[in-house]
Amino acid sequence: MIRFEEALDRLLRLTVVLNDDMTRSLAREGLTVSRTQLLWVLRRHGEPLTHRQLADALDVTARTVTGLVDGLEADGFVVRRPHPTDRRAMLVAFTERGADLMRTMRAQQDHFARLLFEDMPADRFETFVAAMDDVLTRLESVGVPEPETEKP
Amino acid sequence: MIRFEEALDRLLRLTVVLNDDMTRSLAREGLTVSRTQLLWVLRRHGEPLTHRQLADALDVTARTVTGLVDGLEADGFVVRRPHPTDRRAMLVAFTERGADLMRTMRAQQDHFARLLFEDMPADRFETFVAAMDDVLTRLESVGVPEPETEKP
DNA sequence: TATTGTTATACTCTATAACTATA
DNA sequence: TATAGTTATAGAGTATAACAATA
Repeated sequence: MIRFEEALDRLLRLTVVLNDDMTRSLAREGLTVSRTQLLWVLRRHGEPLTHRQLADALDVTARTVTGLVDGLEADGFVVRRPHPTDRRAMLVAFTERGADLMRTMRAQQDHFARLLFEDMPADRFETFVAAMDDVLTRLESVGVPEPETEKP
Repeated sequence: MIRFEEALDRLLRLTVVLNDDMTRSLAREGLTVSRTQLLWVLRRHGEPLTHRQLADALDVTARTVTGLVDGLEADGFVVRRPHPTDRRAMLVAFTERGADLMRTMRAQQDHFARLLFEDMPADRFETFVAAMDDVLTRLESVGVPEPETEKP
């Protein structure tokens, strides 16, 4: 009988490995995790978005969004433009390069997912996914808040 | 049939949720994730350790270790003392408070693990753990380096 | 000459607070 | 008065590089 602490240990180890790998992969494209999360929000919610909408979706302050957009704009992934009706607000949208990057990342993620799971027996795979859902549900019911799903 | 990308999505979501929760929990004790990882290394490898050993285990530079130990020492979790034979080196060891913290954290983790898994059917739990091992193995065989297991 | 740890410097991410422009 | 976004400031974590002391 495998004990619960060992399962948690594996889960945390998986967390660390995946996070480190993501950080390294993104660094090769000149990106950070935080900046990439902003790009994902932009894709998920549909562009353009204001700084305020980005700050709410990312659960960070307006100041942080300013910094992230500064970096992404300097690297040519997004552009700022004035809001057509609210002259206080800024809209953020993809550049061509940013849109290309999103397509590339999507393809890479699909490839990575196949790499991880395609050799797993089908019944094990199904149970694994169901168990992850169990854990996510359990976490929520225990009061661990789930973020707004700003993932690939 | 659940598709691979959805499985990866769940895995990454789990990663984010667990990481955010850990960050919040540690913040309540006045700790950060990085400083806590140093404490885990100290427990795992056995104290005392030199800065160099800590840097290698954490895969960060010596400069970073200096900063982390500065913070942990200021908060009273560890102490620095001279190496008995190598007068260039510093040894880092737990204080009483640091050792207490480690014991408390271990208990909290056991409790958290039970909370997550104790209601899961036994066969699903076993399959889940086996599948995580599969994924970890797969990651390694694909060239994603696993860190030195500096986990709780 | 090589290693240990520090100081110096810089960049990213994050926060709070003060401020400007606009609603 | 309230909101959107900026600047100012600060702290954590990270890196590289220069340096001192010691091996």
